[in-house]
Amino acid sequence: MSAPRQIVTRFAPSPTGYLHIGGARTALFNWLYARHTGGIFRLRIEDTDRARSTPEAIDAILEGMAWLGLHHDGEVVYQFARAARHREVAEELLARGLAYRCYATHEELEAMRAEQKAAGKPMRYDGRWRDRTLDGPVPNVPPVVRLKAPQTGETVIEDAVQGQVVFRNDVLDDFVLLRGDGTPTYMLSVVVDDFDMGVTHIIRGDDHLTNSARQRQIIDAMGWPQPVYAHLPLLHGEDGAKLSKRHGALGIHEYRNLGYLPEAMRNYLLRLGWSHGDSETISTEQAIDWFNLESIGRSPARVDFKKLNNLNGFYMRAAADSDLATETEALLGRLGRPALTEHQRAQLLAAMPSLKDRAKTLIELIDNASFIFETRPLVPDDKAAKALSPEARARLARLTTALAETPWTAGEIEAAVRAFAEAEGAKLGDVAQPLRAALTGRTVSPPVFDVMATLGRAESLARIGDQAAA
RNA sequence: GCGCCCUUCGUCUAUCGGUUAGGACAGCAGCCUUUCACGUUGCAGAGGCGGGUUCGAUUCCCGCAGGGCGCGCCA
Repeated sequence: MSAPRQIVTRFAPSPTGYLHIGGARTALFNWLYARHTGGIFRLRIEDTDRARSTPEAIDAILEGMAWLGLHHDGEVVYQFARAARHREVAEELLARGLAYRCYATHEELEAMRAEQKAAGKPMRYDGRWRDRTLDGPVPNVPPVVRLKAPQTGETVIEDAVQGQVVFRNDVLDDFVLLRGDGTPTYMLSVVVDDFDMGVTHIIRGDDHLTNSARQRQIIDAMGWPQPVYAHLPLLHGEDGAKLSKRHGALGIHEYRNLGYLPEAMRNYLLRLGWSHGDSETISTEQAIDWFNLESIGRSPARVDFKKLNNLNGFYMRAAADSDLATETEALLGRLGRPALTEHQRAQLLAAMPSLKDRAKTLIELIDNASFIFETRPLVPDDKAAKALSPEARARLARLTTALAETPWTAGEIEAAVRAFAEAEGAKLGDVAQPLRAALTGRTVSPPVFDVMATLGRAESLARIGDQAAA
């Protein structure tokens, strides 16, 4: 038995766009596995595509991960900065005869593929420079370096999710390691970086499964140890089609502004492709405790906002009032809404118990808390206006008098209103609905007596007065 | 075209050959109730198709169909 190695996982996004939900899930799984095993979780930015990589995208990824609470260990590795080392490995392969220079031009290669396609043959590099030694003049083409890949036999990937996946070597071609300008390709860079970073487990999207075979060939050529692979099925949009901007491919930071809590996102993402019996609400602590590679599913999953909403509502209800109030205020700020006054901040906190019960997102909570943010005179919406019939307005006027001596707590107010309704020979609802309409301008709100307690005596009576008929 | 992967309620999933195929979200109905929500009770809802293997297949094997991914001097 070999000595137990510390497990090292990594998340390696390319900064050509924001961090989307699929990438976030991949990051989560890597993070969870590292935490579960007491290992290390590293972050590597694969910025070797100079044309498409942007600093904005790097920031978006870093911020997204920070928001989700997926903290990486050690320094962030920027792949482009390691190009010299990647080149060094290619040179070594070249020196050992495990790679070779190919002088084929783009045009030549394109023609080759077109021919193969027309002939119904698999499209792959035909190895035309594999055994050719350069005698005579050097073609005026900056050569690429290709791996001299095995042409017979099989390359086998033992995948922790997909099981054993076998590729016949004759379907894999001699792919490029170094471009004509001497820069390394992704295939080379990944392998070298993973080795140098000591990565033991590669958890990534399914779309890399075939790449694994090529990467394994490089690793074998270098005589390095093979990492454990775990390829996650891809995520699809709500309609089952590929994720696109229209559904679900939002940047992870947008979920933040949509009012979702990171713990809810983590729980939701975790259940997309991983399960633990019938467990649905899984705290991050439990997730770390339970997470394993064996329970990752093999079939693709769709994102479902309804379920995310449900989970988010659960975590909101479970959250501390003060934390939620802080988050709400921060979101208000990000939305460009006016800053809260001390008074409003206190009201928001006081109303939080009843507010958080009836919202699935912070955005919804803000909407439900509008009675705190709005100023008199309130403009009732259509339904509220309907509830404020002439009879109701007259009743509100009488209620004002009845409340004159009432101590201003939710309980006392409720008792007084109930007594008033009874005296009026009315049902409580007949009094409460117009009251709600007058206080909030809506027909739906937290319990009216809570609203009144939050608003305070003066403001409550003033709002009622605004709608009451003499 | 070639290769690889996948296939249980609308959605996410459980099931390690024998279950009335379970749970969750969503939906519908009831209860609770000052509205909404929460909570709670109930209803409806699934093994793609065809062959095998087996006393017995959702589960194992093969084929087909459907879906996905890959096949760049992108990552």
